[in-house]
Amino acid sequence: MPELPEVETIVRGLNRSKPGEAVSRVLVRLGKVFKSGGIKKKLLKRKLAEISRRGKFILIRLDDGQYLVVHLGMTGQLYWISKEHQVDRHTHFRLEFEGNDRTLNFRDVRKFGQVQIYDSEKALWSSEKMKKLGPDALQISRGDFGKLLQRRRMIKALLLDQKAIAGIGNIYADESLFAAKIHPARRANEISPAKVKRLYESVRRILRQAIAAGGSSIRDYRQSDGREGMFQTKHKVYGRTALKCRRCGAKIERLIVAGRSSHICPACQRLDS
DNA sequence: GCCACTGTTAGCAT
DNA sequence: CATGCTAACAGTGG
Repeated sequence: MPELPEVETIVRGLNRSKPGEAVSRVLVRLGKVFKSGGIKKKLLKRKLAEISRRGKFILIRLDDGQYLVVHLGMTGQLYWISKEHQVDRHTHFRLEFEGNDRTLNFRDVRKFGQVQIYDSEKALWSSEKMKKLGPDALQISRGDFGKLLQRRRMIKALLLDQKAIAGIGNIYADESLFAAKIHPARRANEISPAKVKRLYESVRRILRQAIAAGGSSIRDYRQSDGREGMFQTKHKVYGRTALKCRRCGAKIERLIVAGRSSHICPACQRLDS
């Protein structure tokens, strides 16, 4: 499940091996992933410029100022592969480049991903999608994070809300809450200032460590060069149901919070502390 | 073969 | 408005 660290890893990988040539061919196998029309014509003859990220959105700037925006959904993958490799039934989109063997592929088994194109940087930032998106989890200041936590929602729901703070998904919400010893169902406004500080630092530390490890490969996620990420081996609670807490030895439990499966150590993360 | 599960978002209820 | 819950999406895997 690509969250901020996985998306950041992909962006770095894509930038590292970007072809300098112009797009020579656009293969679209599944039109529904495209939220905007006329994509083929807009991409043809363009070169890829800087690739960046905001929350879980991948922003690919083209040499004429357009932006190709990709959201990977749950199972989306974006990677380079040789032309020799046939597209399989889950590959929805492929870009070929002039006289270059490598192609940029968008593959998405579950088809929840989205691809959109904007005519300019201005069009991108004034789009509904970007306007709705909260501050990036690695950019938000301590002060703004504290303000966010004055709301009375359950802390996990808040961390997962991309309008509130962008980039955190189920894995990193659970790992951050464990690190800060906070129960996911705890009301945000009832968390002590000391723990708010601890949570802010935990979110940043864990996202950074996960990026350094190339992300977490649970099922579909791969880096843009096809390798698995390694952060899943460092998880303290996510996917460790019934195993022993690495901090205190208690049994990790799985419960539903904010409609999502959540993993906690019942001893380290008490609802009333 | 049925159902749980996954992330996100929209829509509805409170 | 704020918040929470559910459905829907599509496919995999138990």
